[in-house]
Amino acid sequence: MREVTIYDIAKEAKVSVATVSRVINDTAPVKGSTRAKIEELISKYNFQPNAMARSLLKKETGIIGVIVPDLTNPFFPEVFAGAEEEAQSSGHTFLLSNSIGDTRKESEYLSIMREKRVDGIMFLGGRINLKHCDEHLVQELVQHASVIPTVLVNGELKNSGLIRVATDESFGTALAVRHLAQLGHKKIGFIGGENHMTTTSIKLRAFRKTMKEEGLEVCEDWILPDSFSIESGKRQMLKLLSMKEKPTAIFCVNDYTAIGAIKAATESRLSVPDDISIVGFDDIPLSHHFIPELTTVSQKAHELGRTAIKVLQAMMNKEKVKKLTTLEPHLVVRQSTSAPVQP
Amino acid sequence: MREVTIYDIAKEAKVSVATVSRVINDTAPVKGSTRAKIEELISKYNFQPNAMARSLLKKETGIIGVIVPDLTNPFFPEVFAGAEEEAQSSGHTFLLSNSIGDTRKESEYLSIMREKRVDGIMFLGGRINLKHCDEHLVQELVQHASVIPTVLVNGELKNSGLIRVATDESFGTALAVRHLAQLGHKKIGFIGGENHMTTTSIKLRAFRKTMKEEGLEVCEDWILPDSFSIESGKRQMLKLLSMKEKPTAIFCVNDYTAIGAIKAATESRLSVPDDISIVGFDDIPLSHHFIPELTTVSQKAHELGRTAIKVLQAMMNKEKVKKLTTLEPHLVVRQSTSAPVQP
DNA sequence: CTGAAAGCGCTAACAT
DNA sequence: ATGTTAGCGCTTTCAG
Repeated sequence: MREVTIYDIAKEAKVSVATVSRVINDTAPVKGSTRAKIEELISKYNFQPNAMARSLLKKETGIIGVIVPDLTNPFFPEVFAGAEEEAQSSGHTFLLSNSIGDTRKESEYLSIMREKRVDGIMFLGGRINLKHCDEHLVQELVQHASVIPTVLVNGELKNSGLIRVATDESFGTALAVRHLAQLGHKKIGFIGGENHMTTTSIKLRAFRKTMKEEGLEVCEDWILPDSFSIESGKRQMLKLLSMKEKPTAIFCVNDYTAIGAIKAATESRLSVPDDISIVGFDDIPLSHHFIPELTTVSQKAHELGRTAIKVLQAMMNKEKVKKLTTLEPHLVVRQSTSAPVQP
Repeated sequence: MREVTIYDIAKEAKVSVATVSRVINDTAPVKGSTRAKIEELISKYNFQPNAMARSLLKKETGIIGVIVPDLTNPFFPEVFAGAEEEAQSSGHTFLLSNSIGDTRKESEYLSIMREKRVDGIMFLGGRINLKHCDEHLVQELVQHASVIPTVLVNGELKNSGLIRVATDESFGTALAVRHLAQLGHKKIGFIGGENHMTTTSIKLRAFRKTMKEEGLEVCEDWILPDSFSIESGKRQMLKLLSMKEKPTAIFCVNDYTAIGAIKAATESRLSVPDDISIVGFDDIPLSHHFIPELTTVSQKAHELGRTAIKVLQAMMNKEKVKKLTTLEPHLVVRQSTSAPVQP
């Protein structure tokens, strides 16, 4: 059956649609008695104004589009939750899509969001984490962003001028490596991360830099990028353990690879941290429930989400915003790191 | 700047808007040359038709509303991913909201989705898991569902007649308990779950029933509901371990409580499964990465999501669907269960 | 094959 | 305080 419209209720209340609109939006004074009658009818028919019609006119949908690479990675739901919390203030709701890091899907979702006239876009993962991003992918996003306020979270599009909110990953990496060095570790490895992604290169660069600052030598055999999964952490740790000269501590690009590394070590009858120290990155909820609890760099995912939405709200209000808002991560020391056995 | 409309491009192409509409939707033959010109203009201006305007007319938005209690619980992203996969076939996108199990938020989101005229609603958690759900909450959902195709996932609204898709939790529980019994366990405990939720009572009932079938006695002291968090699993396990008579195996209502229980046991210097066997429920991705890997009942979250959307699509096409579609879980035996030490 | 015109449901001047 | 009316951007008869 047809949904009831503002006309239906105007007719039954014997007033014009304008009056009904007025009581719905409380946009002008209406006589008590008419207002009462209208309100009664509204609840009688359970009338809900059609947001499409309204949006068509107002050019606002109350929807923010979110593109994430993989909601199954606990970091993203956390960011999303933060975003949702912050968006309450402006009454925005979310159109969410998993891109699985596939740039074609990203393009598709971008296009859908554009058609649906979302008020803003929060973009995570995929092309904005690529070390070498195809020019037309950059242009596509720039083009959309010129029409729809867009914020990039934890990523970048080389000289695109797009607004970003990001964790300072260099700083976080330095924190972790310094922690290991201060515990007395001299032989430190690096596990995980795909080579063509910026997160990996940023962390690797910071790793080398901090090692140098701490007066430590980097052993190239122990630099083992792969991917971001638990499996890859496991795989690389196994490789490391099969070498004759092994590190006493390992920096992993994220908590998943760290957990994989711990699994591999444990299954090889080594104890973490007694035999080898491991530090992760992200601080996903699980990291402090794992056995042993993971020492890691907290990304403040929740705050990242909140901040991104704050920036987006400012943009939607046409306020001026900084090109880059940085969030400083901090180190969370738990059980997976300790001083090395042999000095 | 104003978005370009179908009028703009009609004007420049020197044709009517109708013709432009025709080439966009390929809804009637258009002469090759005019079509070419129009298409050129479309890409020149990067024109994207306004979905609002279109929806207003077609009474379809291409959006499915999803209400989940907590995306931070890895079970839900998995369901969502399945849903997303299935929705590709019908080209639907998702408006997603976390209700945090708060019925007021649910109502709010329901209302927003109704205003936005989503094509369908997938509802998880919250009120549909309550043992005693307030009548007006039931009515509210029934009311919405009478206008918008709605499917309840893993929940129920007592004699509301609403369409549901659900895991057979009784069956799953039986699977787990039987597994424990077959390993030789006679003293089995039950941890987790909030008392006022149906998941808990369904599982508890199945637990008792299966115990009886296996000829085992239920010790009431070992029935320890609480909540669904890792913390609560830990808490109840600690309580259990402080008793003078302890069970040799434990059924946990979900993987999180199982992980909490393992943590508590491990920290109390007990070994899982050597000293105590633990079985979970859900099979979240993490359960097979935990140490020890968790024996659990797989909910097939991904398939649950896919199935729910399939059902929803059928409803949106006004096909007849079954009131209840059941998914059979299966047992995944991993490392956290083994035969008890003392016979 | 193409154009004119009537809405879809609502808001916002502009009148009264 | 309330009614009239002109759109918002698009699709879809109905006529050519």
